[in-house]
Amino acid sequence: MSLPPRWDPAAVEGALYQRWIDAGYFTADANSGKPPYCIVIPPPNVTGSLHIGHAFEHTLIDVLVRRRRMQGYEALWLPGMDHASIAVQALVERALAAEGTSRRELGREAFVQRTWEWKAEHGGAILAQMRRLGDSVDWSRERFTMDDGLNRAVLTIFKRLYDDGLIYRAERMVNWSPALRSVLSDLEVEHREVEGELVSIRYGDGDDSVVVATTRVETMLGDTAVAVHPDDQRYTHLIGREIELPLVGRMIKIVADHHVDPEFGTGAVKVTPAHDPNDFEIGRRHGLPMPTIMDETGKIVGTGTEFDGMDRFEARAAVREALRGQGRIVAEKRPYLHSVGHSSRGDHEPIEPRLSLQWFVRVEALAKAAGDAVRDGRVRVHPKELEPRWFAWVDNMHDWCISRQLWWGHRIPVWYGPGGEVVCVGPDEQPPTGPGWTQDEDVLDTWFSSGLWPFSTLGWPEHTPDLAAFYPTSVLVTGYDILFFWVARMMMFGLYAMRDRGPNGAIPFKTIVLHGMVRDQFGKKMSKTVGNTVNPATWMDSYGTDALRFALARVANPGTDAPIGEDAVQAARNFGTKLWNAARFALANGADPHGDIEPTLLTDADLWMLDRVAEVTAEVDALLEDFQFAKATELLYHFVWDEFCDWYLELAKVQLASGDGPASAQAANTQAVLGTTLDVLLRLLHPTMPFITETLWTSLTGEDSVVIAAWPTRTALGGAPDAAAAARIAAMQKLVTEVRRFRADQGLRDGQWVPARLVGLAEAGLGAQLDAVRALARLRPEEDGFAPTATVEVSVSGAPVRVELDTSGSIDVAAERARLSKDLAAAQKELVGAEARLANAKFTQRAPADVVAGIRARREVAMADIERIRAGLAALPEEPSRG
RNA sequence: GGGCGCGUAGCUCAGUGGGAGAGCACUCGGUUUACACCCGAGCGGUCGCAGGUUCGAACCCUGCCGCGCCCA
Repeated sequence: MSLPPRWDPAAVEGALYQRWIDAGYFTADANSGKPPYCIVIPPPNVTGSLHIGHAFEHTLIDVLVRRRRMQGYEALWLPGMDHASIAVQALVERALAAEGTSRRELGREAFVQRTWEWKAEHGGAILAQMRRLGDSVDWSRERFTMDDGLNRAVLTIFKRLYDDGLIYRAERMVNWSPALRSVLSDLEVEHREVEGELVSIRYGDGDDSVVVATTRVETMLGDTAVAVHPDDQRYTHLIGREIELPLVGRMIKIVADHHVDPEFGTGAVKVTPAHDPNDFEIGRRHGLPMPTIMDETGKIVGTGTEFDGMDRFEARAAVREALRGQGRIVAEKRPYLHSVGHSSRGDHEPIEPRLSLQWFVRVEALAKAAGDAVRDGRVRVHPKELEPRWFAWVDNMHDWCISRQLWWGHRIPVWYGPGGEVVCVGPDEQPPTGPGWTQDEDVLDTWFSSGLWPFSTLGWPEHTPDLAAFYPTSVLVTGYDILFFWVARMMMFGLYAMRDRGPNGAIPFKTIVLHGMVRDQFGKKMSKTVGNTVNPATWMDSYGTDALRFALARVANPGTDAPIGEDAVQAARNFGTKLWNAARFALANGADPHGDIEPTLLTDADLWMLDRVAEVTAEVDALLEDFQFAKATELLYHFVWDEFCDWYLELAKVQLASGDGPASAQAANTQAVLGTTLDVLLRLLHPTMPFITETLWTSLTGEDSVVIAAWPTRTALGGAPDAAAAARIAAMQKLVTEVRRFRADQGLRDGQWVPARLVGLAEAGLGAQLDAVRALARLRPEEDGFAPTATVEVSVSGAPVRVELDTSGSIDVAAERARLSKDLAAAQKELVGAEARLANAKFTQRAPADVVAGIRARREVAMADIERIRAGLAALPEEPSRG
């Protein structure tokens, strides 16, 4: 079978993927009886298109899944998307605004309808890109967080949690986005240092006055107390008294609270319980009133002052100037650097902490269970170093705000009656009807539905065969940045919803594999504002999908960020080309993976290669088992290139040409070794580079697909390695390399075959390597009139081997002297180091015997080298005689 | 402010107690019938700084300097 001279990914990838789909390789069978292996996709956002982070994560998942499939597992990678409440709603609202209308004008029902239409038309671009990436997902099981089944799962769990008292409605401090007019999750708030102002204000007068400082002056309109530390001598006399709040005229209490830091500022803080999380806690402890002074759009409201109706930032300046007018500004620091929460959505406006009536999940027990599952080893976190982060979070988790003031999403299944009744309606129940009954207006946080993902996608709450076969799922691969949010939610819900399966059956996944963020080639975070983002599709266009995947896998060290640039993808493409050409050569020379290997005809090179490939198989297998993608990929890269291509293929050329030509028994054996080795390598590489390996492997073996080929194992590859053969190959490599160095230093052309005599080869046990050394070092047998002009001496396996070369009378003595001098210096340095250590009695007494013996051996080698090199230098002609 | 982590070749990173490594970049040479997306040979490092432990430290401990992330 012949291959085209070049690998052209664009021309074949699409067809190969379609062939895999048509063959049903990715479709899992819940009843197969094979051991199950299941990964649910971290659902990409329905608005999204493939970015480099997806490509990274999908590559890692696909490597895991494809390997397990080859290992004979019933492998299921379940795809799907989440509905992304905020992002989608913002998108559709923007479109409506462009049409001169709005969601409120449209009405809820029409808006939701319109959004479904948007999804049908524009949603899910990423799904096509997943095909392009080669994701071996089971498309027959694709899910969406708002499809009927998942909707039912959401209603079911909401009802159960509600009935168990784990969901409640309360006024709490939340992250409020005035632009969206909705609460945001902590995940959607990013804290940034900003230059603001710190204004110190005097409250009260005379002896009863206190100075407080704030960066949000306008919040003073909502102050209901001033707090000081109970042990702070400066304020003891004021505790319990009241002072007048400027501008408003209300009397507010001075309270003592341990939360106050006496070292900070004046040691007295203003307390705005409805607009600051810390103040809210103080307010609760002291039973303070909590007036809300800001409406949902960020305007001051209900203070009875002239500031009502002003935007928060407008009010900030106006209040400050009014206070100044009263002479109450004691100090101003401007600019004052402090951290402010900003929306990560839309226009990145500052978030307002705001007291608001919302739905919450009571997480204490759920979070404890999530922590325990990792603590007692039922769920493993990889890499383990990230476990403390997990515990730090789940052990200190706040109740989870799940309501959003949006329309796109799962509407909260709670109805309010005319008499103040509150009814939570389950999936099979009819909501109450009649005058005065209304459903809660809010929808649930998107994470609420994606938290159910590991079991809702398998059919829960129904008892489906999929759920029985594939839950708990095997591995969850996701970024460490959403460990707390998404992963914690899945753990809590899984352990809760599946608890009837017992402690080991309830967990949503057995292992959490955390990867880092993809960064640019300089290790900088990718961001649209910096302009260093990359589009993976562009790289796939230029270099092929396999190159992108290989490059990404190669930087995937556990839990750490992955810097990648175009040059890395290019290098991966080059590797693919190398593999392609090596396979092409092997096939053109009759490589046969089915050929019988005659053990008695195996050369040192054959034995070495077969041993090495078995060893590499074992290492790659162990590394992938431990999620060490980068190391496994790197190992294969170097083995294929530096050992298989650079050495074995060159040696194979010699063997193929030996004996009676290609038909000889020796050649046939070489073809079998070549075929076997390549077969194993292609299978090992397949999970990372599915397309090129499929093309090469089917050509090599004539079989249907490497997708369903058996994953190689060391045991399948035979017995104990032949150390002696490996040592002879290493010696041969050293000899060849030394000759090549000599040739390079002497400026001998690579194509120039130099007559040479090899002395001592047989004595060093390398008699069988003669042809190999000649071919790889470009040496031809000495002929009539052979007159050696230079000698390369190498000590291999303790015996000196001498290569005498006839360079036709010309020798660059200066270059030769430089080369030998360099070698001499290195050997002398080695000797000095070894002797210094051996002269240390403590070293020889206390260090392990094998270490001491190793140093002794190094000393011997160094001494022999020095002697040999000195002799070589002495034998050089006095005058340079380059001619 | 609290916590976690990182400083190794020009760049990006492996290496976790016993001979300093890789990719890319760079230099020199090359029309070797698999491959110029290649081949061969090289250059390049007080392993952040200072102490300590040890026969021995890039690796373990302490402090300092610089950087990053998470939380508040």
